[in-house]
Amino acid sequence: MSYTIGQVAQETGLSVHTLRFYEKEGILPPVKRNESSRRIYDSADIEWLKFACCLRDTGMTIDEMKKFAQLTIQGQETTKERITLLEEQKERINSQINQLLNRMSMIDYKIKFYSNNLG
Amino acid sequence: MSYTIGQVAQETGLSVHTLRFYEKEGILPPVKRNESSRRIYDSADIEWLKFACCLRDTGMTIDEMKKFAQLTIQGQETTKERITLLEEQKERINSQINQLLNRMSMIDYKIKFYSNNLG
DNA sequence: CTACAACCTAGAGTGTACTCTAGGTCAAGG
DNA sequence: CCTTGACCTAGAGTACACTCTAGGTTGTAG
Repeated sequence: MSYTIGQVAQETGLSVHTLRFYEKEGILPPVKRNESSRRIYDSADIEWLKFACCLRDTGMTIDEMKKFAQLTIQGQETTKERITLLEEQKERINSQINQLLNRMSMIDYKIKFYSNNLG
Repeated sequence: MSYTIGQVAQETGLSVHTLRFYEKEGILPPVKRNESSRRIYDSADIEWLKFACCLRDTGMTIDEMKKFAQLTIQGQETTKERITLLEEQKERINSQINQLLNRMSMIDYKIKFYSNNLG
């Protein structure tokens, strides 16, 4: 199956603008075009975009996503390097979760303090 | 005890610029000054700043922090409202953690896929 | 055939949260 | 005295990640 940019926007939750922006930035391997230069996305593109969102949402910058995309384009010889990057990303996620849990207990403490003040 | 802006920067990890910025924005109740207009922070200011960082790091915007600060300045009559805001913030943290866990398993899945490709 | 929506490009503009600059004051050490 | 470093203000500049605009093309429905 193939999709227009509008359909991909629907499917991924990214705006049409952002899809073009991501392609220009090299976050997405160049998308195929039809005779009149319109983008034609396939399922692999959509999967890749969803995964890119996953990286972005866990704190990866556009530059890092770009690097990851370039490695993907280079093929199997970079698989190990990509695994390493993903392991690093997992570590970042773990830190984020731990930080959030710490912050959560600070907020709990504050709520308790306020509640005492109240009673 | 009282502290200069430089000491507070050290203690909170915020830059001197950011401390002045936060005050200008109303995130911090106005700080006392000495005869020559220099800021003098006390322990309560530092505690408040640390808590503000906690809110910021869990996704609260400057505008929301400002609102929270304004309520604090208004005194005990706003305690309930502040508790509500903090409960909402806890909910946000919970969503963030859940999202991170989901993203984590997507990344695990990708790593597994890459590893199969490798062997 | 024409209106309309969806698409195209290059490049400008926006929002958020800082971060820095210029030009000046102040207090302590040599 | 004079230099040095920490401080002051107002306001300009930056980084990031979009987001939008202007001006134009394409293709389908009425």
